[in-house]
Order: sequence, then C-alpha cells, then structure tokens
Amino acid sequence: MKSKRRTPEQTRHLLLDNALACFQRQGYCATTVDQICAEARITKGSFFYHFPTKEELGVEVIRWWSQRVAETYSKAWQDSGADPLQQLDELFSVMTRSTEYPGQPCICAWGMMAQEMALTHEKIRQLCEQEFKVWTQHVLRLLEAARKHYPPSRRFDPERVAWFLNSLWQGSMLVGKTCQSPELIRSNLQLARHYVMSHFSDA
Amino acid sequence: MKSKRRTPEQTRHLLLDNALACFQRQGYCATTVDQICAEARITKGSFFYHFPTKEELGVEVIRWWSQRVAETYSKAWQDSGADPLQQLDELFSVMTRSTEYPGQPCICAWGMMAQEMALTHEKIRQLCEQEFKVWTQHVLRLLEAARKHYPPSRRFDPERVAWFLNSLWQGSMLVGKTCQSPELIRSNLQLARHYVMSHFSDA
Amino acid sequence: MKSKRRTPEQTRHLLLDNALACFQRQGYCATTVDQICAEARITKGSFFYHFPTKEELGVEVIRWWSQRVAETYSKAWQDSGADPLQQLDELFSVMTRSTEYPGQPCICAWGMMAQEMALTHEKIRQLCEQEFKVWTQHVLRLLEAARKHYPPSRRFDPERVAWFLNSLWQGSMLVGKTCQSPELIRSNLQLARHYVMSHFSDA
Amino acid sequence: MKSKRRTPEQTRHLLLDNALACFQRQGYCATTVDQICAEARITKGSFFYHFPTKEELGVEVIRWWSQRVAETYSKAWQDSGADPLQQLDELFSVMTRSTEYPGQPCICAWGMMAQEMALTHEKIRQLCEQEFKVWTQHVLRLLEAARKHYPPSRRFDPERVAWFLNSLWQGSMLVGKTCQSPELIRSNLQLARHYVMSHFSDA
DNA sequence: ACACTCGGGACCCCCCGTTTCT
DNA sequence: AGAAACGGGGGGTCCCGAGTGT
Repeated sequence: MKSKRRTPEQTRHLLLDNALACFQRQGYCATTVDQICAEARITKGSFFYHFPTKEELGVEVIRWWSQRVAETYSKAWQDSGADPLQQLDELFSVMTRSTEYPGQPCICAWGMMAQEMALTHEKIRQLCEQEFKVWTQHVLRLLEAARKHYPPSRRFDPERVAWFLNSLWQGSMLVGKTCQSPELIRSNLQLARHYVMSHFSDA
Repeated sequence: MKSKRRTPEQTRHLLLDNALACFQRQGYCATTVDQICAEARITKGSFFYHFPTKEELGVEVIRWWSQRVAETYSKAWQDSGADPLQQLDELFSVMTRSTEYPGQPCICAWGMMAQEMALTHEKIRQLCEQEFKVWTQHVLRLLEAARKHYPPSRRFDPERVAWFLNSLWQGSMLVGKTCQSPELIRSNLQLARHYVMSHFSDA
Repeated sequence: MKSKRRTPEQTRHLLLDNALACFQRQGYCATTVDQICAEARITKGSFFYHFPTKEELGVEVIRWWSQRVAETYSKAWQDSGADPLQQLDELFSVMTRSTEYPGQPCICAWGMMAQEMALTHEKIRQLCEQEFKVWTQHVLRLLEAARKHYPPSRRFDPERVAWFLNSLWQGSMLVGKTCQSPELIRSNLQLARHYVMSHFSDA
Repeated sequence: MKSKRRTPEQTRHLLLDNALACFQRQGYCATTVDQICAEARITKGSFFYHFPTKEELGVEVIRWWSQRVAETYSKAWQDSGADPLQQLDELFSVMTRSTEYPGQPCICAWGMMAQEMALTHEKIRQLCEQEFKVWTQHVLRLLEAARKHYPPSRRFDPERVAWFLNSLWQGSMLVGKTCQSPELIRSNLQLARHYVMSHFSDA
C-alpha cells in the first residue's frame, strides 16, 4: 500500500501557488508556463493536463487568490455580532498587517490581473470586477452596521465610501510597490481609517 | 528635390504615440514591437533606429506620458498666485474631466508600467517612482499654500495627504477600468475633494 | 451482477473502426490517438492496453481493412466455378458500387497508408505491398481462368494486366477524391472493363 | 563590394526545394518546419519570414512542383506542330524516364498532398484538382490532335481517356513506390501506351 | 485481464525582440 | 531606413507509461 508522491490536488495547488507568486511578481503576460512549471518542479505535459490554457490558469489563479483573501479577512468579515466599529478596526488591521511581511511587497493578484487584462480579456475583467464587488460588499455591510449602531456625524453613502476604500487600497498597493515603501501604504490606511471613523460620532 | 514624408522627429513621435496607446490598452509585455510598427505604419528596421530596445522605448513612453500629464494639469500646477483652494478645485476638475472621454477609459501609463514592471525592471520602477513623486510634489505645494492661507481645521501632514490622493487616483483608475465605470472614479474624486477641503476652515 | 458494457473485443473493434475512419479521412499522421479515443468514447489508458503503439495500430488497421475488402469482393473472388468473364464483370461491379456511397468518398486505407508511409515505415510498406499483391493475385487468377476459357484475341501477360488494374484503381480513388468526382472513378472503371474484355474474343 | 551570401529568392527556393523533397518522402504532416529548415540550413525565423504558415508553404510547394512538371513535359506539351502520335510517344517517354532516376522513387507531389489533405484542407484540394486538370488538358489536346490526323479505329471520348491516363499514372506511382518497383510503373506505362495507340489506325 | 487517471518529456508551429546587410 | 535573417523561446500537443482500481 504505497502512496503516490503527490495527489492530483496537490499538483494543482502547487501549480496555482507558483503561478500566483509569478503573477504577483511579474504579471500575467511576463510569466511563462515554463517558468511556473520549473518553479513548481512539474512538467509542462502535466500542467496542461490540469489547465487547458494559460488563460484558464489565470482565471483559476484569481479564484485561488480569492480564497486567500477570504481567509485573511475572515475575522473582519465574519458576521460575529461584534461591535461594528471594532470590526472596521480589524479590517484596517488586517490590511495593515499584510504590508508587514518583510521582503515581499504587498500586492493584490486581482489588481495585477485587472490592470494588465481588463481591456483585452473580458472574462478576466468580469471576474476581477466581481471580486472587487464582493470585497466592497463586505465593507459596505460593516459600514451600514456601524451607521445603525452609531449615529452618523453626517450623511454619507456607505456604498460610495466602500468603493472609495477599495480604490484607495488598490492604489496604495500599486504606489507602495512602486516607491518600495510599505510605510506609504500604512500611512494611507491610517488616513483612511481616520476618514472612515470620522463619519461616526463615536463619543 | 522631393521632400521626405516625415521628419525623424515625426517618426519618433508617431512611434511614441502608438506605443503609448498600446501600453495603455494591453500593457507593456502584451504589446509587441511589430504591433506598434504596424499601427504606426513604420518598419521594424526604422523602429530600432529610433529606439535601441523595447525596454528603452518603455522608458521613453513614460516620459512621453509625463509631458501629456504636464499639459493636462498645467492650469492647476502653475504657480499663478491664484487662490490655492481654487487651484485645488481645478486639480479635481482636471482629473474628473479626464474620465469623461467617451469610449476610452481613463488610464495612467505610469500606473500600467509600474504595476507590470516595478519588481522586475528596476529602471522603469525608479522612473515611475519619480513621476509619482513629481505629481505628489505638485499637490503637496497646493496643500501647503492652502494651509498658509486658510487656517486648517485640524492638524495634518500635507505630504501624507498628497500621497493619499495619488494612491486614490491610481486605484480609482484601476478599479474604474475594471468595473467599466467612470462614474465610480468621479464618485471617488468627489469624496476625495470633500475630504481634502474638510481640512481647511473655508468660511 | 451487472454485465460490462463492452467486451474487450468490442472495445478493440470500436478502436479499429474509428481509427480506420480517421485514417481514411485525414491520414495516419494527422490522426491523433486522442482523436480516435474521443470518437470511440474510450480513454487513452484503455487504448494503450489494446495497442502497444500508434504504429502498431496502423498495422492492425491495415489488416482490419483487408477483412473488409475480402468481404466486399467475396462474390468476385470466390472460386465458384462460375464463368470467368462473369466474375470479372462482378469484379468491376463491386468496385463501381463502392463509389456509390453517398456522402463518403471512395478511399482505400492501403493506398492512404502506403502513400504516407511507404518510404518511412518499412513494416507498413511491406504490409501494403503484400495486400496489393493479394488483391492482384485474385485478379490474376480471374484473368488466367478467362484466358483458359476464352481464346485471347491477342497475347498478353495476365500479371501485368492485373497490376495495371490495381494501379488504375488506386489512382482513380486518389484522383476521384481530389476532384470530388465519383463519376470520374466510374468512367475509369468502364474504360478499364472494356480494356480487359477486349483481350478475349467473346464471340 | 561584397555580395550577400544568398539572395532572398535563393533562400525561398532553397526552402521550397527542401520542403518538396521532404513532402515527397514523408508527406506533409510528418514533415516538420524544423526539419525543412535544418536541411536547408536556414533558421526558423527566416522561414516564417518567407512563409506565413506551414500550410501556405504547402500551397507554394504544389506550385513549385507544377513548375518542375511543366519543364519535364515541355517537349511533349509544346504546341510544336509535330506529329501528334510522336508527341504522345514523347509523353510516355517522359513519364518512363522519370522512373529511372536511380535511388529515388518516382513520386508526384500533387498525389502526395492530395492523398493526405484532400478531405481536410479544401484549399490544397482545389489546387491539386486544378493541377490535375491542367495535366489532363494537355493530354486531351494531344489526343484530339491525334484523332484529327489519324482516323480513330473506334469511337472514344478523349477527355475520359485523358483522365484515365492521369489516374493510372498517379496509381502507378503509388503502387510502384509501395512495391519498390519502378519496373511496375514502366510496365503500366507500356500497357497504357499500347492502349492509347490502339485507338488510332496508325497504318 | 481490463480500464482509467495522472504525469512526463519531446517537439511542433509560430512569434518576438534584435541584428546585419544593402 | 528597410528587407532579410536570426535564434531563442511561447503556448500547446503528442505519444506514451506509471500507478491505481476493478
């Protein structure tokens, strides 16, 4: 009863992990299937058994990243009945923490894929749009919960604010990477946190 | 004594224009030298006369874009002695207006190049970083001028706010393109404008 | 106690049938094992259980085709003691009839395989040569029987005439397929029939 | 004043020559672009400068072969005012001679391409059909001229006879190659020659 | 014995960025 | 400036075998 070296699922995960890393580093187009295979120590023949085309891999990598995101934000997203402002705080904490991995810059796979392919690969664009929407929806939910529990100091549209945060977050990662400055991202997050909190009369 | 159809400079500009358009649409890697030449109706031999390598073209396209940006923002950037808050307003107007070209999405060449190449092409990264800094510096100058003329309603670091705006702007274009929603960008700009103005007691 | 859907022999026949059809349509090289399996609704794993290599399949397909040929010509080939000229007539009838399947052109698997592989796959070549010889031998036998019963109107070598017929038949299928004209094949067969018959003083 | 090693035309001819040889030996599908390039000592980059795709090369090879055929048959085809029967004789001589190159079997590129691709590559099929027609037309012209000058010993349709010869010729090359017997081809040609001549009362 | 999933590597057609020769 | 040539991959396919189950 000897076991194979890898289960098919492990092979698939290996490929997705390495593809994700490559896409985050170099982008989709600059990453070759050969490179992914080499880094995953898997042959191309095997690669194309699991994924029909490179583009389909791109789709799957986006979904793969969505899973990671879900895990990362799980504490902030969960419908725990906790204090909404505390959950908003947790949200910013999660984002801030993801800038603190030493050595590797804070990069969103969705943003990478979307930037490169939004205008040329409709399917990818739609998928990224949807993921952005899901992320925004979570924030929106938190903002609405907060507004219910804390009298807003002024009128505001939670959905617009949620998209504002989404955009700021994507832009921060882009600029932060370009300037090699995680601090820049954290600074932006602080300002954003203050901006968001200022909508609620916490006192 | 027949005159040439194009001066060398015109050829160069033609290539830069077409390369810029391609890079904005598809990104750097997905754009081939052939494609640029075909769209510019210029031969490859001629291309490599004007640009030693594709990467060098990338560098020049970034600079080319910088020129366009300078023209676009000229009214907001200029040191006109005008009212700083009015100039800040003009700044947001310029950005908003650039989302209103029908048919073509609002895309920043710096952001495109930076997203794809920041981690792999050091030279490009540095150039983008610098362009970001220049842009931010202009905003910073406006914010400081405004703070001088209008008593700030609260303490704030103009530089951090300037980078905040830069990031939001980049992220808005990225997300707006992905969601095919220029309105989203404009909404973000409105919120950002309000956020910035709220630092000054305008009354 | 459920019975299997297919016996091994059925599986094998299914593969041979589909391979034959593919080879006739596209030739050996252009046909992939994948395609054969897909059309036969059998997995590749199963394929390589029944045939060690693709080339070996080619060999078997040739034999498979020989069986069909034997059945088709059975009435003309059989040593029935019938009138030789009538049997020669039957021979031409069989060939003519095989051009009349509507929709599918008249193609010989031997000719397909031989044309593609005679110079590169010695084993295939030998097999095709032998099948050609068998076919020719049958015709030769008929010609000799006819010569015995009907005084030849002139001297001729039955073996050479038999090969002549073989070649004409192969060439007719080739040209007929190319010109999408079964009529062309039938015309050739008519002329050939007349040519053959002219050797015998039918009285 | 040094000259280039090859003119572009020479390069093209080199590729066509080698491709033709490969196609005749192995067929279209089994021949790889790499192989052609290697045998022509030309790089792949250069190959695809001259031919957009392999299939387009196939088309050009057919035309290339047509040129050779035209040269080979020039004496028989030409409208020389010579005796038609003598020209028919020359026709058979040309064909017979082409079986006598020692070492290399007598193979027609049209027949090779048509056999492999008639049912799958419509463009190739049409081209082969047309070449077959041209060849047949030449024979037809000779037959009609002969009929005009020599009282036919019996009624016959020259066009059908011409196609008959075409088919026999193609089939002879196919079978002759398979049986490694140029003699077989020559025997067929002799019988065919006699068959054709028997239509005219030469005496 | 028979069937199927998964993996492996060679290589196929084509393209890409680049250089060389006119 | 441009036509032609150049290699080195790029994505994808192909034939086949190893391992597992029935």
